[in-house]
Amino acid sequence: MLTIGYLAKKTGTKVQTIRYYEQIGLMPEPGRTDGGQRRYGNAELDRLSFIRHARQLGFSLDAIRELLDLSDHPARSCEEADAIARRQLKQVEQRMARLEVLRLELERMIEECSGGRAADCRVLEVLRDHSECLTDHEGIGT
Amino acid sequence: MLTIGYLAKKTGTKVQTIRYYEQIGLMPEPGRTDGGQRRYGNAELDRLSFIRHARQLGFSLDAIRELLDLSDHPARSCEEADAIARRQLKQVEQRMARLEVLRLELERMIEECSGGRAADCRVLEVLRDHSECLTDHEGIGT
DNA sequence: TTAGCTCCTCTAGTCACTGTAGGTTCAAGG
DNA sequence: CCTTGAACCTACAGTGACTAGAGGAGCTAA
Repeated sequence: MLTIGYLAKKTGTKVQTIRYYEQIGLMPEPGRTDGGQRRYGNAELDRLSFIRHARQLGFSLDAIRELLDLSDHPARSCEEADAIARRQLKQVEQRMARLEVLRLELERMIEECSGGRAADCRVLEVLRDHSECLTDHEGIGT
Repeated sequence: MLTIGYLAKKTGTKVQTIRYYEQIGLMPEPGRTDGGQRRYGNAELDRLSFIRHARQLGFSLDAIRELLDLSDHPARSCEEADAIARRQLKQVEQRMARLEVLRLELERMIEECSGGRAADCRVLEVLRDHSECLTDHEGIGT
């Protein structure tokens, strides 16, 4: 019989977060001691590991709910899980591409910083100057 | 005299978001028409562009507050702005490194998906199997 | 004048937690 | 058996950065 604190330590989760997962129905309501403290089994530890691992991979709690549902009904097709993972991969790639643009612009900003007064600071200038902006909102909604 | 909707369109911001920025003191309280509608000048448009650009670069509203403060007092050193930008760059690089790890794992998951029943699905298996987990919580807190 | 678009305030909701207050239970040592 | 103190409990509020909706008022052009 495992305590909530043990699960927390094993999975790198905060105790409150586990209770939160229970509250939103992602974790089952566990058994309790006479005093009312939660006691878990290994199945719950595995489930929490699954959730945390998926969270680290950037899956939303909703996506995780889907995945857990799939793994609770193993007769269903793998395609759904695959589709969820592919969606996730796409999102990760988009985020990375976006971050790369940001990284380059930040590097440029820092490189050009003259070290003088804020009035001449390239960092502020770049942020102020709309013409150097990578995105263009002029055409939106027209 | 510019309406809030015009600012919104020009900067790719939602109208509510501009009012939110005003509420938290990031945008100034603008003048109003007799009927109580907000009317802005070009200075406010510039300020909002600055905010949005910085947001796109991943700066937090707090960091932007600092940057705006710097640019409002141009006699102060550029070093502070530089430091903020450097902090930001570091964070972006960390996020990218993390995403790269996730991307590889997601690719592996998808590649190994057999297309069969969920019971045999590698996607679910990888998420379930703690031994393949990249992070290790065993040693935490000991 | 009237249509209809934009604007107003206020409140509540989103996501995924995190923190705090104030109290209770449990396990180990004496 | 008693005490200590860590770990547990509930309940609620707060975070960041918006976003959505209700219900109404203002503005502009035909």
